[in-house]
Amino acid sequence: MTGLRYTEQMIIASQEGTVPQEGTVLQAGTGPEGICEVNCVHPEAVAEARAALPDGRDVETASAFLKLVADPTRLRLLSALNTRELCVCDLAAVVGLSESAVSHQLRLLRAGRVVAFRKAGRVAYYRLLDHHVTMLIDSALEHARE
Amino acid sequence: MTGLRYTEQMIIASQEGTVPQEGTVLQAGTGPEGICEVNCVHPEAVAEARAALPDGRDVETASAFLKLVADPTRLRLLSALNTRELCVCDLAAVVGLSESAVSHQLRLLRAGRVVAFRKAGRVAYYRLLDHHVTMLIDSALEHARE
DNA sequence: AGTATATATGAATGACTGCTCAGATATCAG
DNA sequence: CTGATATCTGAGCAGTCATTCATATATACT
Repeated sequence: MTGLRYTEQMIIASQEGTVPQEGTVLQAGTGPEGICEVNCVHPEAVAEARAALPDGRDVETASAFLKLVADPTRLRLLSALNTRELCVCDLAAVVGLSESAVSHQLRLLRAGRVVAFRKAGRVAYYRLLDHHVTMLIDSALEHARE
Repeated sequence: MTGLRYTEQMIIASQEGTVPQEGTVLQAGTGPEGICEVNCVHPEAVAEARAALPDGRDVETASAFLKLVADPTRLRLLSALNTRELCVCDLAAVVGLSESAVSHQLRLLRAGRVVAFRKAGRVAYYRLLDHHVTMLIDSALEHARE
């Protein structure tokens, strides 16, 4: 346990009924997965939180999804689509943006499976893909109004 | 109505039982608020969506809140805090990041009223502020696992 | 007092991203 | 076919942001 200096955290850990175990201590160094600089850590707490930590891919997926909704322009677009189906031109008019900009955003939203669209001739009508999105938008906006 | 060319959308609009009304048509030009390039818009649809559009400040607030949760690093931090209260050192160990980086992120989360903290001596213990955050994290991760 | 430690913060940098502009594709009207 | 229109897309620029490094503050121990 070179480089480890336990002072206070051992006391706290033992107060919590758990003695720090060497096996659970994360190693300092350059490991690609278990990297961690060790000094003041509560090993028991870290181990518990680590165990409950969601899969890396899921975090990335959830993050990507939330990022799509988090942008103010896209949130406005989605709010508009929350009321009814709309074409690109309408969306541009509603949010006061160029049609090109709207199209770019819709492309992202489509790739992220947030919106769906149907084509009637030259006109593309967009709508929210499922009501998960609707719920998220509503709850986020409600949270904002508090 | 200079510059307006209605072709198909009048038909669609009338199919939906509503005739486009000139009064609701948005004006082209350089107005600071009601800017909109008019060409293929369905005036009725735009008016309806515009009316239902949430307040600009609320959109901005909700967007800022979602942005805080949308970042993968912060989402990991929040997931860790979702299990239990943790200090900065522990959080750094859990997500495998420098304590400085974690502190910077926690600062943002604190400013956005997403997390709260208590200080015990030198150690700062962070926790999620309310269960709105907990619910959002869980639902976003569940959405990702589908 | 002085030293060590836990966290906070300012500056700098590299990466990402949203918009504009120009051009491409596709569909409709004549 | 030709011209007009609705949407899409690639390149480039400007603004944002997450990390690192160095340093500052604050608390505990001796």
